[in-house]
This record gives sequence, structure tokens and C-alpha cells, in this order.
Amino acid sequence: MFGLSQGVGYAVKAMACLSEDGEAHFVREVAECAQVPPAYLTKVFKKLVDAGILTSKRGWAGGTRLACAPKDITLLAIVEAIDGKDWNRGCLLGQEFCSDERACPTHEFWKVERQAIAEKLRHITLASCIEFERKRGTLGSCKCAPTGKASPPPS
Amino acid sequence: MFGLSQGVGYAVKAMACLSEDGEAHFVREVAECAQVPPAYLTKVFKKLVDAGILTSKRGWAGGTRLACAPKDITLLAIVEAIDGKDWNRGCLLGQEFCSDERACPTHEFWKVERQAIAEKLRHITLASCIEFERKRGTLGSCKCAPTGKASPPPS
DNA sequence: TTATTAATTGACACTAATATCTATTTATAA
DNA sequence: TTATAAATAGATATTAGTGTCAATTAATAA
Repeated sequence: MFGLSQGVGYAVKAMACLSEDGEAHFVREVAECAQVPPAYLTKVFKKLVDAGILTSKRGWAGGTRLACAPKDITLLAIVEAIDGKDWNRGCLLGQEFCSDERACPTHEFWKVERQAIAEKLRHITLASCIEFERKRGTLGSCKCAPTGKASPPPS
Repeated sequence: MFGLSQGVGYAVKAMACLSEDGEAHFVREVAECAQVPPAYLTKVFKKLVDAGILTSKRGWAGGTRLACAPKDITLLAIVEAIDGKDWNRGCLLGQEFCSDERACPTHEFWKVERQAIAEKLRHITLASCIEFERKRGTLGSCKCAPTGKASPPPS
């Protein structure tokens, strides 16, 4: 009721896994590594691909990978890709006709706050999230880890 | 996706109408004045009554009124009544195991921000909302206005 | 006591976010 | 070319918030 969508949380966890080696990985592997619903993650990844944050390739030896370095992917970009550009628009109290000209009691406060939140998300990159995810302890032990890149099945 | 519930907005508008004269009014009158769905407003009012913010009386010449003066009703109390005490709990990025010990990149920032939001809502009272609602121009012309108290039908 | 009134209660739609499943499309190995 | 693999697309299920409706309960005038 107050915060970002579940999809954003899934995206952050999953992309932290992808950050490990910069290689392409299968959605099901990433989902297992990040412990998020695999089928739902395909929908989340689609939005990130459309936003140009991830790239994907179909078919044999396909997969999904980061479009650029983790330090160049901001949380704001991820949030906008998943929740839309208007994710933090609107009056805190939900008043339809709240504006600069006719301001609700929280208007000025909220204008500053939501801008601060957006700026914070703009300056935190995916790189910062890796350390957090590492503390989960699973990052190095799943197929997304450098030692287990998305290799085609043995021929 | 990012903000308070619709119910909070309805509550603020409706209680601003009730603030006009401090008298009891019928839900349907308040709903018309505030231009919110009447049937849904009964649900919202029920939560406010349970929280002790409104009082209600059934039957002939019944109605709903503020339990205390507008200046003594904070937005925080309204929000907690409608969205629950945990309305701003949890990690901004939705990470289940985010904590002081294992902090996500937004943890400290968000801890400060959400506290600031709660404090802001704690110090804004319903009295502050009346002026905003007055600018809508409808407050003085509906049955919630002082001249049109919830009078029993003419006998 | 009886009728009327309005809040209360519970059951039922509608919508968006979340979540799953199947079919299709695309890319590659063989 | 054929078979296979994996993303993509589309249909459907689930849940919570939103919203409506009808039956019930409580209060008061008569």
C-alpha cells in the first residue's frame, strides 16, 4: 500500500544475480538463484528488455544479460521500467485536484520528498545491490555465478 | 503503486465536510458533499469509528460526527485507521530480509524518509485540510454546511 | 408497541497486480 | 532441413483493494 511494486524487488534480486559475471543466463536459472517465481520473472524481464536495460536472445544457447555495466544501471531506471514513468506522480492524500495552485496540506512536503526519493534511486546503481545480495550467501553457489555460466547443454 | 490508499483520500475529503459544523450528518449527505462513493464511504467511516476518530448513532436522527475537534485529529491517525498501523513498514525495494544488520542500499535512507513522512502526517491536522477543501467551492453549499445540519425530516 | 430511519453487516462484482501455464516464435546444432 | 532450446505472447487463476447491493440491527417518533 505504500512503496514500490513486488516486481521491482524481483528485478533487483534477479539483476544482482545477473551482475555476477555479466554473462547471459536462462530465466529459470536466475529465478532459482534469486528465489523468485520463474514465470513471473519472464514478465519482469520483458519490461527490462523493452527498456533497454537487459538484452535477450532466443533459442539454443540464448538467455538474458545486462545491457551495460552494473555501475551504469540505476535503481530509478529499473523502477521506471517496471512501475512506469509515473510511479511517484500524484498527491500523497490522493486528492485529484491537488496542485501548486490549490495545494493540499502535504503538497509542498510531498513534492520535495518524492523528488528526494527519485534522486536517491537515480544515484544508487545495481553495483550497490550486489554487496547486499552477496550477504544472502547464495550468489556464489548458483548457476548465475561466474563458474556456472549459461552453457549450452553438453553436445 | 506509490502512496496511500484511495480510502485515505476519501476519508480526508469526507471528514473535511464533517468539520464544517461539528454536527452529525448522514453518510449519504457527506458522500454527496465530498463526491465519493456513498456505499464505500460507509466502510471507510466504519474504520474511523472503530479507531475512535468518529462517533456514530443509528436510527432516526442518527448520523456520524467527529469524535473531537479537527485540530486534534491528525492525518497520521486517519492513515493508521484506514491503511493499518503497518502502512509504511517494510523495505523500499521489497527485500524480505532487509534489516539494520543486513541493509539494502536504500535502507538507511528509507528509514529516515518514512519516519519523516510519518512525522509530517502526525503534525498535520484535519483543521489544515478544511482550507484546502474550501477551495473546492462546494463545502459551503452542501448539506454538511452549518446551515444544513442533519436535521430529522420535518414532522 | 409499531413504523420509520440510518448505521451496520455480509454477500457479491470489478479491477489491477501477482502468478501460472500453454502455445508460438526465433535461433542454433546437427 | 530437422530437431531442440529458450524467450515471447497469450490465456487464465489468484489475491487485495475498490465498489455495490440487500438484509439486519439499533434508535427514536408516534
